[in-house]
Amino acid sequence: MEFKDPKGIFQQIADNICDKIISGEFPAGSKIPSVREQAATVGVNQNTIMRTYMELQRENIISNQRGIGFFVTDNAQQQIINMRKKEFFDMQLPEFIKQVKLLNLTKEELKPLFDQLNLNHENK
Amino acid sequence: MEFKDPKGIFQQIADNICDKIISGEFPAGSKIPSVREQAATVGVNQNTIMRTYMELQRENIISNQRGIGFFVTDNAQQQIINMRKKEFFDMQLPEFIKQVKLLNLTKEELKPLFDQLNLNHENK
DNA sequence: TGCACTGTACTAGTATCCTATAACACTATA
DNA sequence: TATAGTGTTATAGGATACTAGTACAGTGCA
Repeated sequence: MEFKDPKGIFQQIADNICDKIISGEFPAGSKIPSVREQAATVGVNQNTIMRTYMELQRENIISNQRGIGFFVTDNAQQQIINMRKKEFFDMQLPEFIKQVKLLNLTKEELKPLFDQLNLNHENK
Repeated sequence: MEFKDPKGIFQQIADNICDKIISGEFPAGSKIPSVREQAATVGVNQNTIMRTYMELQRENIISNQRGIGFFVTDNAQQQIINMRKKEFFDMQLPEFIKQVKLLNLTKEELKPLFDQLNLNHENK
């Protein structure tokens, strides 16, 4: 049996930052909170934030300038969306469908889902 | 910031067993694999399986008879479905919707989802 | 009774993640 | 130049999950 390696804290923090990049809270080129500041905000050790930032840097989502700070790269948004989409279609969607089938959910129960998916943007 | 506590191996094994109970592979009253057997099958330590079984017992999904084995309880299926539904509507569904919105997915991209949800059972 | 299966319990050890703390190096600015 | 902010690195320690190995106890059956 294969096990999913659980998401560590540093990954959850990375996800949180990526959310803010996608949503526009951290635009391309902007400076994200410093290691110390982020550590204090999140309530976590500096090393943990450092690891988070290193990982995001490895994924070309942020870049750093020593002594200045970390900055959102130009293609960060697209980069994140690509990664997220891959994970969504490879993992989350199949898992979601599996759950719906196993639980034998009715259309009635899934109404909130359909409502949310249809109303919000004008999809082509 | 609050963190999700990651799912340990023993929980993933529990989920796996619950899947088999819901799907009918382990019917009510049937004996599930012994601690040693399951450990060998899954490739994991006996203690880890023991912890899994203890947890499932605590949730009234299996019961044990010392020296004989662990058995699926009569209301195990319903019990699991209730727990899963709660988690689904509280956690998974909101997370799923959040992802779809963040990624700004089109109806086209979500087609496999709708296909899967509509075709399979005659929902009232 | 003896054997083979079962659950149960315990101790030690390992690996990993995260914390606590400190020190050093770089950059901008007054 | 001095200072305050920044990234960077390192060491030691705690907590937890899982492993390895062993031993004991209950049950069913030949």
